[in-house]
Amino acid sequence: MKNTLKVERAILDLTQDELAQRIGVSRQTINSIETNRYVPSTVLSLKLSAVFGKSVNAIFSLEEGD
Amino acid sequence: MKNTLKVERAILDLTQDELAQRIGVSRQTINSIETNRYVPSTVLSLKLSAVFGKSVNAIFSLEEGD
DNA sequence: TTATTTTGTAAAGTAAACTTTACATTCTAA
DNA sequence: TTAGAATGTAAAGTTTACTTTACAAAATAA
Repeated sequence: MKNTLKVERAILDLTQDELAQRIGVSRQTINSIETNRYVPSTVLSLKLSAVFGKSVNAIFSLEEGD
Repeated sequence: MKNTLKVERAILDLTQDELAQRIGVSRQTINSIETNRYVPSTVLSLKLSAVFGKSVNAIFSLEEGD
């Protein structure tokens, strides 16, 4: 699964740490999602969706092998 | 987090088992999501989104306490 | 360049997703 | 009413999300 977190974060000019705080997770969690080290829960992706004002489907998308 | 799985499943006339097979998870996984016993991964919710032809945000939504 | 901020990643621990097996209950069809 | 299908749930095991702590590398600002 790929994601556009880095771009969305740039649009809002947020650091990984600032985004993490807004959502209530650790900075490493954001970093790990951004670098595809793990897949977030749906609750987490809905929170990211809310922060960025975009749908989960606009932020995350399936890839070969998912 | 709440979800509309039961309704979407009814629209497509799918059993929990049939839905599970389409997505590649166990029947218990679908049942557990439907009965709010756990939160699916974003990969799983994207697959449900694809099967139902609706956005993740249309199927899942945050509640108080999420 | 030097200091500071941001990012990447690792390790160890906890919590939760997801599996298989299994069984009881509920629903539906004959 | 009886049989079979669908659903709910539980237990035990595996995998993975997510935490905290910690440190190095990269980017940015002075």
